[in-house]
Amino acid sequence: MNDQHRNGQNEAAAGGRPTLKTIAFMTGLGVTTVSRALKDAPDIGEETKKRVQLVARQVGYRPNRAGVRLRTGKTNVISLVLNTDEQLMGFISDIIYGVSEELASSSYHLILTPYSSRNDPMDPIRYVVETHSADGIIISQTEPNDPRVRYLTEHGFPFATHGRTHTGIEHPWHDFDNHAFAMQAVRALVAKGRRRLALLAPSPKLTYYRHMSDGFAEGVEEQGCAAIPFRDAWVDMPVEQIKAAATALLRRSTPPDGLVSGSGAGAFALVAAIEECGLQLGRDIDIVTKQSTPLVQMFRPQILVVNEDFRLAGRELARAVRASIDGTAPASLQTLAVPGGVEIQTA
Amino acid sequence: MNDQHRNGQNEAAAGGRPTLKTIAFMTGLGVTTVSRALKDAPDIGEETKKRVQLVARQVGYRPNRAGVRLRTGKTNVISLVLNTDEQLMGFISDIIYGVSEELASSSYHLILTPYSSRNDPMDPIRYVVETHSADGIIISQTEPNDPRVRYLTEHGFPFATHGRTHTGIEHPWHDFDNHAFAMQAVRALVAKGRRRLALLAPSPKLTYYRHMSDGFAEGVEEQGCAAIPFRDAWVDMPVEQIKAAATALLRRSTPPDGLVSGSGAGAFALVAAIEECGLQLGRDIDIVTKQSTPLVQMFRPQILVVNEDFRLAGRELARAVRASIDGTAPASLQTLAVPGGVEIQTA
DNA sequence: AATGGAAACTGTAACGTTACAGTTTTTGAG
DNA sequence: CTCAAAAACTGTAACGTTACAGTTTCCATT
Repeated sequence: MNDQHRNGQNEAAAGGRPTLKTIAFMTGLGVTTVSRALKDAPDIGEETKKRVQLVARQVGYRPNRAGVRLRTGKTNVISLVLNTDEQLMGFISDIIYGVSEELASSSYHLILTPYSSRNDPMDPIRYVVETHSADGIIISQTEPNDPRVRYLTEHGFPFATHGRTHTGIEHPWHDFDNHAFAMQAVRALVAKGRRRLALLAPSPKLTYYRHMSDGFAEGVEEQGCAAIPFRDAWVDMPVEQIKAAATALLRRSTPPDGLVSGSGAGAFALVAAIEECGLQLGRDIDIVTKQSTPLVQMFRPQILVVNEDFRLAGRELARAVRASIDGTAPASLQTLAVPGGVEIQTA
Repeated sequence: MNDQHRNGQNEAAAGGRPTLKTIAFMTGLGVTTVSRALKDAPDIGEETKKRVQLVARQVGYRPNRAGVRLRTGKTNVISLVLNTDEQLMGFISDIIYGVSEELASSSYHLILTPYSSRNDPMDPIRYVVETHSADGIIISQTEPNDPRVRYLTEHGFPFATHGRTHTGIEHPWHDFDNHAFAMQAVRALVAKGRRRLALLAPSPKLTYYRHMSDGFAEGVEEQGCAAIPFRDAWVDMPVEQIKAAATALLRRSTPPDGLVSGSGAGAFALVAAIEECGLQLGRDIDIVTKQSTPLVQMFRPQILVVNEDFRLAGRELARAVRASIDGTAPASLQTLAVPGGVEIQTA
């Protein structure tokens, strides 16, 4: 048995990846001491710490994640839960990049947990919690009364949502101020002389539908202009359908002369519809749209844009879950991105 | 000691997540037997297997990943290595979704390993291999003489690349036939009466630059038309820069009358440049572009498109790494997506 | 009745880590 | 010089799994 022990030490020192045992053998210390020295524990001598840390760096020691995870239960993983049905949700990659950026300097890995609308959105959440396959979860497509938020809160599982809820639960979130966006949009259109405005809103089941609709209504009220209902299209529909609905809207007896688009992709559909109806952007009608990449704007300089930074959203969400895992109170992990105002291209 | 053992069993049976010990306690069998019964080992009785599997299902047993990983070294993770500097690389999300789709029915989790061009692209690869944080790697942005492919092959680490290499190494890959795409594009433009063609190609450092350029050259040769060099812009530049370069190209004394775009985003820049120059798409000039979402086409129906399915790419890549992990020979894990031909919108 | 062997099952140890409960050494107060 | 206590360090066990080397049971053969 003693023999096996020594054998083990030799093996560790010789081949493969260094472990605590390797460093213990090299420094002549016990495995426990090495472990504690590397975490800067108070009951280890200063010189010993220095020595251990030096050797660890020299041999390129990296803690074995499986070992840590098995012993402590900490996975060092954050799960981003995504609906993979979405078409052309190009901004998702920006959120992912933002999250990655923020996690790069930490010990966390980013894992993607996909789900399809064909299944219960709760499935991936339950899976992560039940198998404890991550230390925290990031949720997108947040709904006003999101059951995932309830479930995670009840289970005391750290998470952050992209978008707020109306659950009355204090939880970590990051959101873009869509209320302010819509108001800014209405004001900009009115400043351009537009009086009959329509909004291409998000899907009514998502929280930010309310925010944007309310902001729009409030803007219209404030500016004393008319709101033309545009209820048969949402930003997350296929663009062809949006275009068709917008074309129908523009051919009504009292068409809008100002449009607000809740997404960059939606703006393409609106522009296409406008031009198909023989109207000219900037002369007959104006659009204010959110954009995350400068595609639309480069294409039709007349379009008015408000930038939404999804990388920032990703970073903020990652920061929030991380802090939540570390025990920070939810109330202080809520951030709202304020739109920078309507941009007019001066080309 | 015996006491502690029994205590352990009780705890397992009572609270928390079920383990092999829980099932062993419930069935009255040994932990080893349960483990082997669940993997359908030949030396376990049929009735016992049934019984164990029934109980396992009843209690919702899921093997603890950390335990398996620590014992066997198998991580059940596949790493997708991504360059996070890319702007508007919207198709990345489709690749991710494709990979997710394919992995959903397996035991694999998808982990994202990001890197920035500011660092060595080898860093994330070395990290994954050295810490064995995944069982396989998926690489994008493949280069002709990609050092990552060499490194992974030398280390016998399973991987698959999006795009081929010219390393002479037989490795798993999935690629879109950009040679065929470019030839189809040239033929379609010539069929429209265009004779002076220019290509907006990928970055010269990527493998598919050669494929597309060669296909374009071959098409031009075959059709006996002229190739106008367009060497100061690549598809992965910011769209504004592409637009500027394209505008300059169109204002030369001998401008092209047919354009081929290697990416959907590039097509927007080309259309913008064309219209800024007062030209009309379909009358003065034509474009053939790759597209992955129907944005451009809906917008300018005159544009000619060839569809590239990135979800398919993701699925194929996931299948390839998976098979590679299972020991399948690389030569049989190479798939080429053939472009479906140039589509003309008949609206 | 003895024996060989197949079938079915099990205990032990180990993967790498850390919590816990020590043990040894040093220091300082009396 | 004694002794208490602080400082520095260590061994053991356990997290959940599986490879390996048994052990027991039972049946067919001689």
